[in-house]
Amino acid sequence: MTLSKYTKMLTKKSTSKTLSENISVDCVVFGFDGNELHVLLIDREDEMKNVASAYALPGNLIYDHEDLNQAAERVLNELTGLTNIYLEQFGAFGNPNRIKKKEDQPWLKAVRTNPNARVVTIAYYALIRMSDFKLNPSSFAKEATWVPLKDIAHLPFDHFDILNQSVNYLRNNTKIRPVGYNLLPEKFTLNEMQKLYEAIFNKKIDNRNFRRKIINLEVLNKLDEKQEGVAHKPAIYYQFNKEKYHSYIEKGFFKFEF
Amino acid sequence: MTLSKYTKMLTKKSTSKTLSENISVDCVVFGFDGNELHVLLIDREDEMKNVASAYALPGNLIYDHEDLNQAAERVLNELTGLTNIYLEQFGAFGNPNRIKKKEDQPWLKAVRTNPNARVVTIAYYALIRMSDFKLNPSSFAKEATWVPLKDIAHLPFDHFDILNQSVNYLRNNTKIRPVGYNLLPEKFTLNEMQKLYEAIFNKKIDNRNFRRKIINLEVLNKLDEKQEGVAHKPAIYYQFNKEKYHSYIEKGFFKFEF
DNA sequence: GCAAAAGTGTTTTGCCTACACCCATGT
DNA sequence: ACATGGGTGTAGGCAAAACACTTTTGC
Repeated sequence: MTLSKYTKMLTKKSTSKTLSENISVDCVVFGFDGNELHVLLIDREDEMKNVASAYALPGNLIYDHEDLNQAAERVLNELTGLTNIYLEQFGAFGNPNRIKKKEDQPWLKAVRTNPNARVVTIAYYALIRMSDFKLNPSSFAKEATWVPLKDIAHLPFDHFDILNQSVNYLRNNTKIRPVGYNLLPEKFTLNEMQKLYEAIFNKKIDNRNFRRKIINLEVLNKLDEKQEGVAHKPAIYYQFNKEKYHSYIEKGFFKFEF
Repeated sequence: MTLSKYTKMLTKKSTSKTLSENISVDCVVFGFDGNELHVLLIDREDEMKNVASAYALPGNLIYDHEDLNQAAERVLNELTGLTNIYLEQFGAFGNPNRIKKKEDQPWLKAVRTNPNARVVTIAYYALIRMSDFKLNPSSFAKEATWVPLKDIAHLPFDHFDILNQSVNYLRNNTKIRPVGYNLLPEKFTLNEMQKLYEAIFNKKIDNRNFRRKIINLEVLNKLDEKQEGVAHKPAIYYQFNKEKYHSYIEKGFFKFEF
């Protein structure tokens, strides 16, 4: 895809509306493959030969009329084809030099009508099932790709900062709220859930303690269904109890109360 | 103070620099008087007769060149005279209708060169000693006033939302990090600290348990100093242990770990 | 029957909670 | 000596952490 096609794509949906020059959204989309956290990045290799940070977080300017959350959803959709993603805002990044690095200029000049404008970006993160993205390989599939979190060492602009803060945010969030509703399949085993937690914290967890802890939260419903066709004792499937899940999402399950 | 004076005040420090049309900062400044949380609000009564929400959070547009944190500090300083305040970002508010309410238009028209521009605001909060503000009654003292948190029922724009989210944020933050470094005097008694926590959570706390808990965190240094001239057993003064305090600020003291 | 992953229980330790009285000072 | 707020200890329950073996299935 050429740059002009890219630019056109970004504006196609709302030709009558004007882009804000100064406000963008960036999305950190985490996926889980059963083993490892991945992040959905835009692949700009065609245009950015020999640049360490050819991959970038999906993000772009918002429209003047649109809500930030909507903008994040729209931009993510336009760049990756994803729809109906629950995005959560975790910060605003506004260093006046955040898009002034020399190496980032060619891209900006190609993509922005005013490449020198100062842009504050509102950062969002989402957790999705990687399969949701893989199973819908659109024309975007060439542009957006999953990259294992641990393999990401450079990103353009301040995207590496944003990524690191998102990981931090995700970890802190996971300590006080259940996680996985958007990341695990609808039915999943406790061990799959444990692997997710191990991936988020990058750390082995004792399976007896993990199970007890999760079960005691009463946030899962045990199903009458087992794995089939596995060459070992089949695991029982669970799913989230929506009410409990949402009440924990709101209130958290802090222990340090007074 | 007239509106034009107000407008001038807001721009006096950087006449050569241009205001962003679309990005503002708003600050929720909490103060503690030993009993109750207060919030520092701008008093617009002179200009806003008969309007329920004459008081507003201190906030304004940022300059194109300036960092968000700097902008928050500057705006707060210009509107209240406060300096050297530690501000923490807690969210961005970008509903496209957030400043479209009819009752808010007169003020916007008076204060903004482009009152119809869409503005996303980055919200900050700070905790300060109320005495720091009281003891420096500048010309601002008439404009900015402390209002007890519980007495605030309406605010213009989306400021009431912002305020509520800041309270939420403050409470959640207090559960996982020490609070008070910027809110309590340098030396303080455990009971003063307890009253602060009671104010934040709006709830009585058992003093034996509170003391044990705080002491066990090892975030305080006991001083060799007592209250003097009080008609009861003098309390021992404590101060924050900076290293421990900052390490907790970074890491938090979660109990729900794996 | 064996490989592979699922699932289960106990003990120890520390923290949270609830609760009531004595202490040091000024007047 | 009394009023005022400061300061302390203990017992019971619950959750966290550490730790190893048995179960069920496919092949």
